[in-house]
Amino acid sequence: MEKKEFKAKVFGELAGLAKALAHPFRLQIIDLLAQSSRTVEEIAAQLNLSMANASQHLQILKGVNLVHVRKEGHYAHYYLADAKVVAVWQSLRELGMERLAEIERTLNDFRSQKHSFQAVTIDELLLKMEQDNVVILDVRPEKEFRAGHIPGALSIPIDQLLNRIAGLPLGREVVVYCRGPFCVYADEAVELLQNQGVPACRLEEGFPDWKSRQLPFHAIPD
Amino acid sequence: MEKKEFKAKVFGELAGLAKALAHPFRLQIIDLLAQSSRTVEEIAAQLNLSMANASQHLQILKGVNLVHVRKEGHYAHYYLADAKVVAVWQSLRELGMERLAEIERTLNDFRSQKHSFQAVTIDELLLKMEQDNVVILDVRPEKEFRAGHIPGALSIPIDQLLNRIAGLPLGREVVVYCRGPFCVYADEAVELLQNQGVPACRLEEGFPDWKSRQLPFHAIPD
DNA sequence: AATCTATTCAATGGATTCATTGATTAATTG
DNA sequence: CAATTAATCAATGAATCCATTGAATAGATT
Repeated sequence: MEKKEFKAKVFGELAGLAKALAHPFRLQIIDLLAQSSRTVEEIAAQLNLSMANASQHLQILKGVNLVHVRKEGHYAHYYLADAKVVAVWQSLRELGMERLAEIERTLNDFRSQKHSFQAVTIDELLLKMEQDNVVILDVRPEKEFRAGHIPGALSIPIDQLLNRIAGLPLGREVVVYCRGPFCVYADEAVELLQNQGVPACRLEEGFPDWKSRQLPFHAIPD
Repeated sequence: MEKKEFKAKVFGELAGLAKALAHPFRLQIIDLLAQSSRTVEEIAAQLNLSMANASQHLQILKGVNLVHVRKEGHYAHYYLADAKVVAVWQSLRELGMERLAEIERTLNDFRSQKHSFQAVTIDELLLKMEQDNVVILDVRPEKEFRAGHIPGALSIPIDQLLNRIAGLPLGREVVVYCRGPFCVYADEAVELLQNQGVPACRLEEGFPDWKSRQLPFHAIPD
């Protein structure tokens, strides 16, 4: 094989991979699948897409082996092919947060509006956990909590939080987490808790970040 | 700001970043700039592009802040904006090598043709270095060696190797490295050395990988 | 068998990306 | 100041990407 042909082939394949990532909806799909598997219908609903459109984007991701399908009944459950997919998504995210001023600005605007500017990092949370003076709150949907969560975390999906706020243990600081830095659940939860007089802050990252750092996690099988 | 608007903005920006990576030439440019800065002309020559085309691709990378320019005389020296750019490129590369069978096949085909199938990883090289029974050979162009290299490595650019082979220290195994897993210099060097009766193998990764693992390195200022 | 439902397929036009070409800019040299 | 050189700009058509639409498939239910 020719040297030139070799390079063209390898870099061409990798560019194809990058192309599969190069669409807002497909990045959102990856962000969702990093939590737990989902049907086409669920994805379409979450992202406000038509089924056909969601299906097409999933085909593209499948075409470069980033996701797999498991067919059950007449549902197609899509899931990420590999933890490395999350790794790429994370490093792209970090690069973006560092290099694109626009992202940081948008993030700050949104957070200040939700009154949850001060976020805690995973490292800071780990310290607090050692001292055992923190309540960890997972506000993602139950299915995602069951698929994996921070050990000891309480599961209260965001849409039940207002009703179940009384059940929270008192006297300890509350740290809320959700899907990741671009997920708004935690921000909404912090806003709600603070309005009710409960001191709270959000975790900067989300569960997939916890998991990919090889920290221990719990999962609840069906 | 609306929740939907927020997501659209953030994921849109990140998709734009991915789009900038989604072209074979632009990935090659990043791979090159990970070694050392370069002028437009040098990049165009390396990749066999017209100046105008090379310039356009660089504009795209500059547009999303992945590269910066330093103008000197009438040369424009382009360089990577940040070590995180290399990190994304590396994780994309790894994902590709794991998920795209086509890449692994191409790699194996090429290497077996060059008789350099057995490659050594950085971890393995570190072990050999501890035991001090290895000659490390950097076959990249001198400028890249000066910009940074593995401590103790010998610099013999690939096009001088045949003439200078006699000057190599005897009795120790030779490990050759170059720009990265998709760079062919090391393969060509191994083929050449083996043909001359010198036992040699290549380092799987390249210098940027060594550097981004926070291992110590030497640089020679101008 | 007929119906229903989740998903995929196929075709369509509008938008974007790409390489090429030739012109233009801006710094350096004669 | 004219000429040279590295780089960028602007315009062009070809190719590709994308969302929408309506039809097709295939598993489950009646």
